[in-house]
Amino acid sequence: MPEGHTLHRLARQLDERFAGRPVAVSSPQGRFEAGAALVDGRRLDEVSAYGKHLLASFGDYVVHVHLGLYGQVSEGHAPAPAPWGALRMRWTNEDWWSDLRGATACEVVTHDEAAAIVARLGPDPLARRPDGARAWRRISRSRAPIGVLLMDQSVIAGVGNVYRAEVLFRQRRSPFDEGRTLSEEEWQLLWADIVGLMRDGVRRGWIVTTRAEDRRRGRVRGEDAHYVYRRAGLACRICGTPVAASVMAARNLFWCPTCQRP
DNA sequence: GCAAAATGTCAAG
DNA sequence: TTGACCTTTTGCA
Repeated sequence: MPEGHTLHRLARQLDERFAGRPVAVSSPQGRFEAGAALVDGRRLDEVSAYGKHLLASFGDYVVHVHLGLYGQVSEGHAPAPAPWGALRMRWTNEDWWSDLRGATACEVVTHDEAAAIVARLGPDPLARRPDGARAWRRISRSRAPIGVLLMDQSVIAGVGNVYRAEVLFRQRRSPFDEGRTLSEEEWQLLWADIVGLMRDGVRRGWIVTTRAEDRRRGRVRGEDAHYVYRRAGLACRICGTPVAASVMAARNLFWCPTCQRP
């Protein structure tokens, strides 16, 4: 499900399967009918991801997709199954099919508009050469809580609610600490952890944030993927304190009040 | 059978 | 800060 790792993985897969030849594009649900007609049958140049945005270029047109909270892609070998549910966009070629549902954004834009979307975003931890220094310039000057800054896509592009909660726990950092209270060294550790976790997320296709070391010590079981995310009221895996929850930046926030003291 | 929740964002007030 | 929106899945009757 959709944080930055999902989009990068998806972009890579769509690019491998569809780029370089014509794609049949349709919108069985009808909501993307006009857009689909613009690109249907055109050759797909490439698919790329920036933060949580997906951009697929068909000549002068770019299909821009943002999965939002519930957007989902299903895919497989041709032939495509009969459409079901609210199928916003379907791609097919001789070998593959790919279905998009529930996206917040699925639209045809120009290359200029696509560039403007990317320009609004902060550095992407999943970029080939991640630019943590650019995010640091914002964070080191900000009085906003680090739990808010991590979710701000103009500060860092691609981090979502799971990575926010988990990376702050891993760094023993309170979500309520102001950005400017972090030292540069603490920031570098935090950023490196984000980059590492998200790359791992792309590889696996899902988010695992628990450390191998904690597995060995029996603090987490093999299948436990998270330290605090969605564990409100349960014992912290490290210290046993009940995991706290509240809302920050309009999303549920989870943290351990003992391990992550302000 | 229906309500609630879900890894997100934007606009209105 | 709140509500609206997109859709599917899960949990409780």
